[in-house]
Amino acid sequence: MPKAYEFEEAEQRWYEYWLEHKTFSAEMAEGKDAFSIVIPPPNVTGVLHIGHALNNTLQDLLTRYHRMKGDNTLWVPGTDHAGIATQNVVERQLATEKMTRHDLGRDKFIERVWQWKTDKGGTIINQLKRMGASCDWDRERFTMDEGLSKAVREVFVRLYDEGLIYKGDYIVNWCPRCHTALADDEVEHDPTKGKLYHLRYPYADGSGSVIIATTRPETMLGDTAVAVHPDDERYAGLQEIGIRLPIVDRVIPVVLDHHVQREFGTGALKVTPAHDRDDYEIGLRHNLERIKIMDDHGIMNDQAGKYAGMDRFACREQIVKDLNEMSFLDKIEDYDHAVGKCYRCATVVEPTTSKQWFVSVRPLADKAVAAVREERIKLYPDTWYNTFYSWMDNIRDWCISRQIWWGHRIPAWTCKECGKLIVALEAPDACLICGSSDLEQETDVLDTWFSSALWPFSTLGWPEQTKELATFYPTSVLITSFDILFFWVARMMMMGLHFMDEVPFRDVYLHALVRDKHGKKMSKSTGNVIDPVDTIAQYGTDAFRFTLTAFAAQGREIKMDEERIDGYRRFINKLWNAARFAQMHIKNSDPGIVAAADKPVDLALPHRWILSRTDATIRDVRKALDGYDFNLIASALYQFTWHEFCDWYVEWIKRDLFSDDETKREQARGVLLCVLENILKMLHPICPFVTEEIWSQLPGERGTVMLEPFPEANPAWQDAEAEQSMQLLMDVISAVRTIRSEADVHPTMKVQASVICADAAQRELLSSFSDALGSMTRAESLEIMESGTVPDDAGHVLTDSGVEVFVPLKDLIDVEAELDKLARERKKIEQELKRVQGKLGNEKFLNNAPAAVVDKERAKQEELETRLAKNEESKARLMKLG
RNA sequence: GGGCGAAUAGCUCAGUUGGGAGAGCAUCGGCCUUACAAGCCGAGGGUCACAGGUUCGAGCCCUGUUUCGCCCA
Repeated sequence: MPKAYEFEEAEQRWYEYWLEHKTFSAEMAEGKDAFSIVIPPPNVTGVLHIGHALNNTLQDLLTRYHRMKGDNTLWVPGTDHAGIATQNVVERQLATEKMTRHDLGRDKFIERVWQWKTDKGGTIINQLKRMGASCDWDRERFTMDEGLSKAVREVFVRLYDEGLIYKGDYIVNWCPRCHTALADDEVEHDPTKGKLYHLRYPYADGSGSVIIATTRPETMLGDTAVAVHPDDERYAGLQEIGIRLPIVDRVIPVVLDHHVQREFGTGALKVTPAHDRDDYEIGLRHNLERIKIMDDHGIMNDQAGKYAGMDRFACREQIVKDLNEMSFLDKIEDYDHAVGKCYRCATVVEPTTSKQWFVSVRPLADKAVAAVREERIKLYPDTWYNTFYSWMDNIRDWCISRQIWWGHRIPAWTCKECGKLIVALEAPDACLICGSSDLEQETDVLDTWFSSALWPFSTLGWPEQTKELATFYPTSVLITSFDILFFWVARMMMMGLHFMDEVPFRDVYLHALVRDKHGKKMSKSTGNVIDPVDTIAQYGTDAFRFTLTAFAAQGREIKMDEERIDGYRRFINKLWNAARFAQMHIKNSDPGIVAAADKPVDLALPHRWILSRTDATIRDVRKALDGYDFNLIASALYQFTWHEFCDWYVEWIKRDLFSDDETKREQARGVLLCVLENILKMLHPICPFVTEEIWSQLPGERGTVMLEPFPEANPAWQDAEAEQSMQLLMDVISAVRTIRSEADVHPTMKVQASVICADAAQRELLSSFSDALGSMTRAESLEIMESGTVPDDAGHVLTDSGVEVFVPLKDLIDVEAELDKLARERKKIEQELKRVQGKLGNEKFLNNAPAAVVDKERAKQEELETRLAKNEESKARLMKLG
């Protein structure tokens, strides 16, 4: 094996190996538990960012774990056609040729998008492969595929027939740049420093005026009423008079509406039903006229009179100026408020009325809420339940039509003869009513989320009743980012429950956004973006995946620090070298010695100890995996591999590996290999490449570690006695090392160590391991005493195990420093002792606390008293020296 | 304005029925000791945000306050 792990070559080689051997393919075997995940489909225009990297690492980790557990495992990959985003990309491409999509026409443009998809649409899929994703690539799907498109039409037609889809003239969020309607949750509300304009609206009879505050003064051109609260006495009687709208010079009514907040401004509200969501509702209640004052590009139209042709923001400035000149402007205040912006292009959204298609979500949402309440779907972390319910309770109908070309065109046709609307799976030949063949299809396409809402079953072949659907639906778990809980997760629940009559997934794990190390959102403009592709090139995929896993604690933000990635790269290097060491010693080994680990009672103490620790680690790792505690998986493996296996076990057994005693050699080789194998198997789901590479270098005929069974807890390895015994030995070793280090004894210098130990069994243990203790501490002798006095010039430690260790050091002791240390220690002991004595002197504690706790406190008191006495002894010794 | 969450070592974070405060990194000291200097050994470092309360006992439960983050209006 090379001295260092060269990840670049190995990663490529192993991915090719997996693909070639079809190791990612679901088997569809009978009688096995099914485990399935559908990927949150990235935009086909996407490039891998760190959020994708996290998301897919976690999915791959679970997928590989369940595959190793022997489950019938499927991870379905694919991409999303991303209507607006993709159309934008191709339009930009056209712009470089000085063309617009209108120059091409709809059909040619769509062809062009498909061409783009073929040429460039595979980028993110290839990047997922570099991440090591073990998706079943033969089942890759795209939301615009024929099969998925069929599912979309089927769902649309059925919902329409059930009366759950309707078309209507309603107020929607309109993006004047993307030129399309947006769903409520596609609008982001940014806190923005704006102005609050106080306008003076004169009474129609000239007897007075009312001040009205607004952030969008240009909408006054479309005002068709002023609203006040019915109980607001300030405006009693105004209803009979009416308002004369400035500039427009139109008399508009005053209406009484409970919606009006009396406390805001003057309590009088201008009502623009065609350009404000709340005003729209007021307009409905009072049957008000709706006047649209701008067009689809945000340009003022003929209804705006002399402002026609101006951009809405230019119009705002002009109108404020004009109102001021005409004395209709009372004042302007600075005002911080939330402005709705398009989540794709950040253009300020204009609420406006237009003919759109909607889904009545209430009945669907109720099913989703019930499924979550009944725990047929569980959310991790559980802090999301409240947010989920409150959003679902306030959910509004979902606007699903988009005025763009790229997407699933709405399967509805209008008869130009008789006006009949026909919704059908396929284009009808003739009108069902009048028989005319002059039919025109809707030009709108569906919201991209409409098709992705079907993803868990459409990717498995629905509406056909496929074997895949029967085997893998409902899927086991959905792993996604919390910010699309409502965009996507909730809608999958609705559609899955409605059309499959079954939840789309049993668990939902919502992970955090990855931020920079200071907790800021990564963005290109801030320049704090970590590019996964660069990261992989620099540190290797495994180190990157391990870092992401270690950071994925439930309910925590992820603050990514590049230094951590480097730290885990070192961890992988450490594992590599441990494996290299093992391989040097066991390449010629008899496979039979591996079986030694099956009969741990016959093994020497360090072997029994490491097997017991291995068993504990297996249990910890499995528990963490099953509970989605990803960070705990990583830390358990890190801690065990480095600090128990490498630091203690491997160091300890070196002497056995070099020993003349064949039994010792074989035990050491066998257990070393056995534990290393377990580490590799447990680590494989996080670090697939390096574990394969090492696995293939180990002795014996080896296939791929990814298809090895995942380690299972082994009660025969549990050995509390061995753990306790090893703890004593390790304590003594650490004590001697501490003494040496504090006295600056050069590592090559031999010392004489002594242990004072009252317990006979412990003394026996220590003496039987005196050789090992000597070599681990570089002590040329180890004296074990039942009792004794510590010499004045000795470095001294009282271990946690209760035994005393000392090393005579002549003039090497730094008296001052040691006294300092003793004083600090004494302070701590006294504090703790005071607390314990307080407890034990409290009758209520003695009466109420469990006996075990009381005993524990008593033992603690005894121990602390001993420590205090030893501390004083040490001090007295040092004083003599000083 | 409403809701949710966070506050623990210099930094990033664990701490899962309330019972002796932990890890990684960073810092300091010493080492090329036959896998690894990408390493080894050792050490220092905490008023668990603040103030109350419940309890024999609170980092953990309750109330309030402060600061920060997110979502919604």
